[in-house]
Amino acid sequence: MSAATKDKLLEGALRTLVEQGIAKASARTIAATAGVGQGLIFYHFGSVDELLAAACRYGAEQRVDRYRDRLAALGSLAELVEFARAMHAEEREAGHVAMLGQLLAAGQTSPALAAATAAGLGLWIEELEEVLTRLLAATPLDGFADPAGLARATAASFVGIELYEAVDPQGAGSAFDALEQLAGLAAVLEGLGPLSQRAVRHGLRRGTRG
Amino acid sequence: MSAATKDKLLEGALRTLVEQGIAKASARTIAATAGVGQGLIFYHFGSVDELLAAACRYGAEQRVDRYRDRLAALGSLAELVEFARAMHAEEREAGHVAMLGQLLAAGQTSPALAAATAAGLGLWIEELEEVLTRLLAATPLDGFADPAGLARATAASFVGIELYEAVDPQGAGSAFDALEQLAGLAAVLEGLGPLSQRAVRHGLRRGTRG
DNA sequence: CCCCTTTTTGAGCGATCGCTCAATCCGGAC
DNA sequence: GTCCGGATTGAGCGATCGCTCAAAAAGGGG
Repeated sequence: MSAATKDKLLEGALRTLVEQGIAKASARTIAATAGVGQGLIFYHFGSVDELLAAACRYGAEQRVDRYRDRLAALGSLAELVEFARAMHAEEREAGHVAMLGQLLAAGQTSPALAAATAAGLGLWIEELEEVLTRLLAATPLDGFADPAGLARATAASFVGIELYEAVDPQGAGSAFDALEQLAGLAAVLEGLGPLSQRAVRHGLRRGTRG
Repeated sequence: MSAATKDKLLEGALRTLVEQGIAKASARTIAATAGVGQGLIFYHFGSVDELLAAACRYGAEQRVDRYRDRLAALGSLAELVEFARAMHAEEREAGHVAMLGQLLAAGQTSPALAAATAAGLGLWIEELEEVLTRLLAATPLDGFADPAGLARATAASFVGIELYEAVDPQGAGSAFDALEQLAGLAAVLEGLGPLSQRAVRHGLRRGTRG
């Protein structure tokens, strides 16, 4: 029964975090949500923090798995923008990124939680970064921008803004706006073709003075 | 003595948040840090949450004020990138953005805190957005990218990544990488000059298929 | 000096927290 | 059926939480 009980606790912890927030994610609440005695949390996970950290990892993998196939199938930045809109909507509904935002705070006082939160956010970034790097490599960015650097910055931007929007839905910008600008840029550079190569080198020689 | 005591409490709350984290920001701890009795928190602010929210606003204004003059004096995107590096380093040391990251979580269960956190983050974004819009307006971006949209997305990216890095200092990217890419792009477009106008329109007609 | 208001204190209330532990349950080996 | 060891339960401990409140202190006008 051990494995099944662990799963019950993970599901219960995840549901509690997403639906009621970390402030209500006490041993008693989680155990009640999972439908087991609270003592089991300490028997199986040692502490509430450890359970929350495990639930964080469990949840992040679960969410990213939902998208892995779709991400791999993307063939252009334009498709990525479209996909990002859908993912944004789905995640807002699922509330998982908001949950990570909450754990972000709690992690400041719990090493285990901090590590798990960073790992959870890292999963998202890695996945997006991989796709972005692949797609950017196919566009003529070379010469003025490093595709890998641009991909990393964009992926981190996306996750960062998702975090921000978890607090303020009416916030200053939306994550896929950044992706959209990137896609627009890519389209332009593709249109420029070989011209861009010379112009880029010219521009770079002039430095970044303006 | 009322005003002076309120200031003591605000400073004490801010110091407690930055140095010890929100988990330790209890009425007793804050009062001890401020050097007053804990009852004063409820006498002057009504509740701990209200005090924390006020301290959040107070801290955000204090930090942004530090940069306002320097931001207004910026004349190019390249200078902005340089400035962003400095601000990034200063803020990491001050720990204020990290503090906002912590409040982000607590805000999920306290409307007052949520509003104050959003307002605090909003201050940063507004300030950066204003400067970016001004600087981008001076570059030949027109035709393929909306300067205001690009500014908003970039400002939000910056703050979002700062938040993310508050959790994971070894994280996936740094905030000013995004700004640097933007500055590089601006330099290129400036170098292209009038050429870019035609090429851009050509690129846009082709859509975002690649 | 007294008197009244505003400000300040800290003990204490009820609630909740993470966690322990003695007791109980239960499935499988014999 | 007997027994045993892992799995499970929930009462309870000590600590901390936000907050209240009676009492003390401080300040200022008469």
